[in-house]
Amino acid sequence: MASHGARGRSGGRPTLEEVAARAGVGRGTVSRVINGSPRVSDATRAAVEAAVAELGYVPNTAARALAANRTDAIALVVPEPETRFFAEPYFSDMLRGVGSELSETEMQLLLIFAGSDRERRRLAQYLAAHRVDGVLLVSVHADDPLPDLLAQLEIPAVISGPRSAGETLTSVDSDNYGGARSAVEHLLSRGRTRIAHITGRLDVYGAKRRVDGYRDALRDAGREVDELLVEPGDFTEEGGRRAMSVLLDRRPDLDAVFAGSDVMAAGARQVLREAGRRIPDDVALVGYDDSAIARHMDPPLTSVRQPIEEMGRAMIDLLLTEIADRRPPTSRGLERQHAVLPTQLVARASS
Amino acid sequence: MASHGARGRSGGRPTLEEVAARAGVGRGTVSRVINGSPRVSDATRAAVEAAVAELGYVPNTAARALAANRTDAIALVVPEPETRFFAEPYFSDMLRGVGSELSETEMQLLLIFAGSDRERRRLAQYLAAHRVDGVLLVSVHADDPLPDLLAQLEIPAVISGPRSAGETLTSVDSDNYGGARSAVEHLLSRGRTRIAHITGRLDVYGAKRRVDGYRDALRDAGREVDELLVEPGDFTEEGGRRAMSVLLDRRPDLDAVFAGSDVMAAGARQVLREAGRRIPDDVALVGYDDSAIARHMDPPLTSVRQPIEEMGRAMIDLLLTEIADRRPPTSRGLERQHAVLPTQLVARASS
DNA sequence: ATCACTCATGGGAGCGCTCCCACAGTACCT
DNA sequence: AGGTACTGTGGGAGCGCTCCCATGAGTGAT
Repeated sequence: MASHGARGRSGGRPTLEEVAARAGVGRGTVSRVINGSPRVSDATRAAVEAAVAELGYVPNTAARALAANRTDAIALVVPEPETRFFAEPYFSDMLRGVGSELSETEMQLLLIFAGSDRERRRLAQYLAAHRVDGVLLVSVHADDPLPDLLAQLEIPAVISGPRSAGETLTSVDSDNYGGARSAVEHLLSRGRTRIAHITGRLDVYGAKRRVDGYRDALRDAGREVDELLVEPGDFTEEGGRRAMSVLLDRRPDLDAVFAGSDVMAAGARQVLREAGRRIPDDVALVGYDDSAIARHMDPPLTSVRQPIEEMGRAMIDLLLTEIADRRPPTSRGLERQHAVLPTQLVARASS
Repeated sequence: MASHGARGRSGGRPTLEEVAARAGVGRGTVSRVINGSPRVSDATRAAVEAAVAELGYVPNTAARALAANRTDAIALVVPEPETRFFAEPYFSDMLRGVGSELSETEMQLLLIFAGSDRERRRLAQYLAAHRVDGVLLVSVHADDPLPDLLAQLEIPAVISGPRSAGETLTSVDSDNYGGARSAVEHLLSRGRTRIAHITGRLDVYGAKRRVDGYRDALRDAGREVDELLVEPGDFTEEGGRRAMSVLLDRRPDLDAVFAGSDVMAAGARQVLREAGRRIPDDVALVGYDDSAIARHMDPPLTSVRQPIEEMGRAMIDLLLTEIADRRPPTSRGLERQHAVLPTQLVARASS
């Protein structure tokens, strides 16, 4: 690929020292050139760069890591079994955003699954050994000890989807509140008046925010919130079915359903069909996530899209800043950042 | 998680030296204990282990890598864009096998995509820097320069699906020849006599082997191979459709089709339907890969399953051996290994 | 010409390990 | 008793970098 020149003349790979000798300069100067320091004259820089090219010099990462006490690597930690990782487009979108943003840098991305207890112990060791400069945490459950471990080890970290309003780690999230509002406002604008909500698992902060958005949108439109129209689900299809049955029982006259996820909307749709309700004629349906399910549903499902790829990019940005500062902001008396990215309603035939 | 004891007493993480002092032994002895050398007395080992636990000592990977000239990491290189990686179950199965086998060891797995030119250049740098002890190469095209780069850099590597009969890298493959044979023998045993074959891309070695298996199975059953019944496809659905049309044109009396992949079988099925042939009554259909498509096809497709997860495990085994030997076998006058794992015919309603 | 400062540069020290040689101690043979 | 062979152990050397201090050359003000 590159021209290698005198590679391996003296056995192994060329070292900084050899490059220095070849360029007729000192070790420090070569190091400065390699690391892009401005304190090098143009002539010297050119000479060093020539020597680097001739020898096919590539820095030894281990030596650099040892001397500089950094690894130039960050981990994307997925506290889920691998199967979910592959099953849900969320992760591949996230990975794409992270990867694209990271390709601008010299940083290496490690993908680490921590679904099983065993994998978690491994991860703990890994972090204790400081084998990465920072950590990206996606899909974290409310009671997960990982964020606290990270904080304790003072490892820079960014979490996607804060665990609560008082999240201690730097976080990136989409606007769950605003997304839910836009869904409800959309239904109101379509003339629906009895709008039900199937919530996500309420121990997930984002799901709670969606409920808040649902409530406030109704209130701001001058409607009272009918608690009989709110039923908790658990993000699964079965949960969506169950909740829909309950809702139909309690309020047979409902004319719209806002589900906290597309998967739950799919479950709700089945129950509505079985009950003889037409979508959207009798009951309008709106989901959340704008996943593949939404596009392929019959009828296609109106849904709220989260900018997942962009969230990945934002996470990297925040993390790199934190790493550059060499430590978490809180240990320097600074505020943690909490980025919130806008969502977008994608209207389709179901509403 | 673990008990940390005196972590950070003197600022940073404890070093080997500190553990040695605490245990009242020399640096070398601690190193031996850490690395599981047998040349340590039981009493000394116990003392060192106690000191390690008390101090919460975790070895510094960078220092170890520098001193020992190894990284304890291997890369799984996917020469495809990420999208394909997530789309095809092949990769997740492979990753599962690799991961499970690797979790027995201290090795770290890196997932590296090399779909774009840019990513490839990065990878070349990465390999030149010897940042991994070995490489797993999956899904390599015939003209890919990567295997040669690996050989030239003398980096231990194992490839899944050899590029040819004379593959220079250690390889793991499934028994394409035997798999094809079993498919054809199955059709023969069902009384089919005019069995067509839609091949895969013939610049893919595995596809060629399947053609060989098809031919030999017919010959060994005492039939002559009718070349008009063999038509090349390209692994795509469209290619399957095209090949099927050609075959139906040439041999309207065919009574079975063995497709070189499930996706091509799906294409063939469409054309057969349009031509008014019933499956399996008029024409029996067999695919290859036993992918999700096969199970969900109407009728469910008989297909040849490859033990992908097991292949992943086998790749790791071979790679670890090669790494332990510190260099590729060929540079030591030894033969490359080529493991071939058995396939299995999964009979369903289509045949 | 002198001083004060800046800038490019060389190279020592040190990061935390592994490798290996030297050495003492013990055991078993002549 | 002397030799030989091991076994467990300590610690020097060195892996290839970065960091930082010292140095000398260059610049401009006095």
